Amino acid sequence: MEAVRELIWAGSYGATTIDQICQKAGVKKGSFYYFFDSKADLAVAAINEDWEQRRRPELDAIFSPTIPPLERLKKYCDYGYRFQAEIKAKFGCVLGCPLFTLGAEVSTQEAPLQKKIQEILDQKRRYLESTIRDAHAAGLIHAPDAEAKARMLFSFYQGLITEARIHNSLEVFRGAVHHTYELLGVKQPVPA
Amino acid sequence: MEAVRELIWAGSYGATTIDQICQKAGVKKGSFYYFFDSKADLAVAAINEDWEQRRRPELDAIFSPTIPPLERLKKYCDYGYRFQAEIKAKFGCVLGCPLFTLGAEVSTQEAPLQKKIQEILDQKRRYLESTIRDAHAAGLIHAPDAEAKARMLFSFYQGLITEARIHNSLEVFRGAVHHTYELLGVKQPVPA
DNA sequence: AAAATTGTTGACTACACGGTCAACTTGAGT
DNA sequence: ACTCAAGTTGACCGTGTAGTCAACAATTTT
Repeated sequence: MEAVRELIWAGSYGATTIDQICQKAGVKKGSFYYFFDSKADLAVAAINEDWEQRRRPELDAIFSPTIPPLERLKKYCDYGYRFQAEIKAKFGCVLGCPLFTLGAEVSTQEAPLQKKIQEILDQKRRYLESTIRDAHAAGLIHAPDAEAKARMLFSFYQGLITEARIHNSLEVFRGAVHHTYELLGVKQPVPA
Repeated sequence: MEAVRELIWAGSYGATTIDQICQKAGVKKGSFYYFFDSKADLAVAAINEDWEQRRRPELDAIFSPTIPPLERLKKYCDYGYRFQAEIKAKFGCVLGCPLFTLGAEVSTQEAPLQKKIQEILDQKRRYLESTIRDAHAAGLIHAPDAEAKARMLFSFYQGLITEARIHNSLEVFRGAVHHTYELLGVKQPVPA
């Protein structure tokens, strides 16, 4: 699963072959087919595992309701930058959001995989939504429609991070926090 | 070229084979290799042709300096929606921005193709940049740093349109204009 | 310790893919 | 009518890929 994640992420879904996956995982193809029906089947399992066991706990910590809303967003931006910087150090390339890139690639194929991706992306968006709702309640921003604002911010983030991948550059993260506050119309100049 | 564009767009770059391209184009493989060295070579030529002969003239018209800045953005949003709606009618799927999706997929491979994509995307961003500059000059918005604002808006658009592809839905375009004005902090309620 | 379950393997098939090439066709210039 | 360049073609090759399977090994159950 680690193998397939890295291969798909560093390259692409379509360009990743089962032979490559097996070689990287140090496993023979027979074993592969003992556990999975297809590449798509494995991909679903792999992204699900990564989400449940790694990303979700991390995001739960970042978006803890015990933290002031605007600070959550700052932490999230920092996390995003750190994450991509680590990847760049490891792979030599900025790889962006695995789910988003993969989702865009397979949107017209592999329906079950696509559905899983949509599910997880929807969950990620909910972190933003409740943060915005809290910020609105606290009078930090004016956002009566938290869902719409969250969709807006989420689209912006995904666009931003995908551009980081396309341009292989971490530069775009500069000012992410600032742009977030600008997009949300934060009333006070800047907190933390 | 038409064939390769549709295949890559409707599916993905990696999943598109030279055999498929030839079959769709009604041409034998020998002929393909007479004109192009590889799939990447053809892809570069195809997206370049599409840009120069179709998209650029369209965008030049939409972003004509003779049109008031905020109206340009509205026209652009309308154009984007119409474009995607036509595609959905034709292919049954929302396919998003070909360049952005493709750029994200091949970012770690096919350097020449990647470079061409970056080039065209940069040019597209410039339409927004000069529009924002004009809007600022006209006192319609406050945007002393037009380039940064343009990057922000561009990321938002690309994220939005890619989500349309991932969710196979035109819904996300609802309120695109409104969100654009919101993001830019348009002073007047709404013009045209 | 025997049996049953779970997992692993290498060898195999069938086929699709990228890529090549010599022979052939077309069309424009003379 | 002839020439020559531009373009087309089907047949072909080697390789990589998805997928299968019977035999073997490891682990757990009884």
